[in-house]
Amino acid sequence: MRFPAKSKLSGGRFSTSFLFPGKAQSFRLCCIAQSIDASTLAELVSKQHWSEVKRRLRNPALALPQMLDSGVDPGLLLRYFVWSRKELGLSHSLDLTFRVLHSLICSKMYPKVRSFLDQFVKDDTPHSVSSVFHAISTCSDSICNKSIIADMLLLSYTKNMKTRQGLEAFYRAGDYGFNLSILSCNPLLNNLVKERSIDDAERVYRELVRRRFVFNAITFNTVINGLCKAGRLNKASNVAEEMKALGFSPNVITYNSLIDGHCKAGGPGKMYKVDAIVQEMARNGIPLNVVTYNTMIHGYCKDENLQAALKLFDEMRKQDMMPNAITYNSLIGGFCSNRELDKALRLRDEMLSLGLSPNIVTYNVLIGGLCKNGMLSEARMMLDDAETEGLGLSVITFNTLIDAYSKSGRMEEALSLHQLMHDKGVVPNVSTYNCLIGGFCREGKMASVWELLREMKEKGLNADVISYNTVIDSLCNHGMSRRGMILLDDMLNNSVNPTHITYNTLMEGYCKEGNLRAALKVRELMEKRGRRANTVTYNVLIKGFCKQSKMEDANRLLNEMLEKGLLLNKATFEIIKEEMVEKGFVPDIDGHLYNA
DNA sequence: ATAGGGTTAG
Repeated sequence: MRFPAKSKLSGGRFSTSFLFPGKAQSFRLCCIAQSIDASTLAELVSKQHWSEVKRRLRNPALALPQMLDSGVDPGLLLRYFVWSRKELGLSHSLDLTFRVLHSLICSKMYPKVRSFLDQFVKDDTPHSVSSVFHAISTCSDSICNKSIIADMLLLSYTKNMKTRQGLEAFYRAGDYGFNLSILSCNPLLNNLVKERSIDDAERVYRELVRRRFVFNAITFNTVINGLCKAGRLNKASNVAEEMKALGFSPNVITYNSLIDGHCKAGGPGKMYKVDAIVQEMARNGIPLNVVTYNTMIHGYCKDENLQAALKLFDEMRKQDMMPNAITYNSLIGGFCSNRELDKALRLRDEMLSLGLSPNIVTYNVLIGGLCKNGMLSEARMMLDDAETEGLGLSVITFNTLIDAYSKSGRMEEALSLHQLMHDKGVVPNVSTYNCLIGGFCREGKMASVWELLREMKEKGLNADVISYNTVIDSLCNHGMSRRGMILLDDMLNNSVNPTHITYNTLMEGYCKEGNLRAALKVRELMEKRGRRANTVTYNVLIKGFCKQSKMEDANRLLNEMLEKGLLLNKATFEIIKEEMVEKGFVPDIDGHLYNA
């Protein structure tokens, strides 16, 4: 018996499970047999006689399992799979899909599987990772082949920036006992680090250690670099030690990451730690390279220790190591923050004489330096210079200038730059808007602020925590803390995480309005949401109480912050001096702290 | 497949 094959609907799919539930499969197999056998079908597919295939197929849904069972060439299987999906609108189950992929793996047709999976993860209606792994687990008996598929899938997720799915795939692979390779795990770690999900990167690394994974140096370096970027220097050094224990020698990249971490960590004596690392490199016979020097030079420049930076610069030259544009950009930035613009400009000329081309970053540094030294028109001219040089202006070029104009209250010029960047095809980002919003906030022109926020939304740019903090600060400074609180709710609705700054700003606003109760409520809220009061929180509250001459309360808060081990900062001591001692109240705190 | 430079909030 045969169903008429007039339409897709009548082709067998219609029917059986509802006539004979539970017997659907066998009923189909014996009664709605294909009018065409698997090998003939394969033959037609190989010749790409698609209209013939279409005409002779009685039950398209059955063709694929039939071909799989008859051991048809995997290449033809795939070809039929893709064709039937596109031309017949069939959506094959995950199980069948992965059985096809498995047959390709068995024939070592790896590139085909790779490109298939690449497409597969780009799918608009993605399958859940768990259902995909279930399909992988049943597509074969060979754990080795299943591992290969899982590994390729993970790489596809990662390459397509589906890091969350990649992460889940990593753990599922572990649950099923599949073995992954550094080819997919290193890029996963790299993505996690780039997305600042350092906790996840660390967990993946720990899991790899637990699974006795076959590492290479890159695995360790990626994790160490991520930890350094997150400022977790102790953990980074621990991983470097583990690396040694597992038989790998840290290389120049490992050390450069650690050096950069220490340079950026700040704190007193950080450069001694850097020095210790350099000495360890020397002991291990690892020469410093240009990145090492650049990192250290940049560290000193940020400290405004130009002397030390120039000493290293000199050392480089003595070793015949050629500085590059990055070296110069750091030094130029250093001179700019030292208000030595003449020297900064001279370095740009030196670059040219060495055959190094100043790039857009060089110009951005110089423009920023000119702006910070109040030379806005010179900075504006330098933007034109950069363009004349044929350098592509970056969004940062514009942001730097827009911010400078905004900070000088020259909003018309700021807006005209905003227009100019649009004309030049440079796309504004959240920072661009934040600079403009900051400018209007400082002028109290809230109507323009709302207008900018609306414009952002229109462009699909989401306000970030800086946008919110800026606006909240302005509202608080204009006696509208209550409206600031409404924005706090708005942040949460838009899944923007408030920071200490957000809460502290609101508290300060309420304190200025004399509403201490509301300020304390904000602190409660902040702690309820897992943010502990910090030094600034206490400074704000102590000052608020002092202003209302509630000295005992202020004193109690001061003691509370000491009990919590919070460090008093410059602002704290100023408050103590100006709001307490000068007004005749001597706080009862430890003498040594008071003397500090 | 891993390292270095430029912009925004208290």
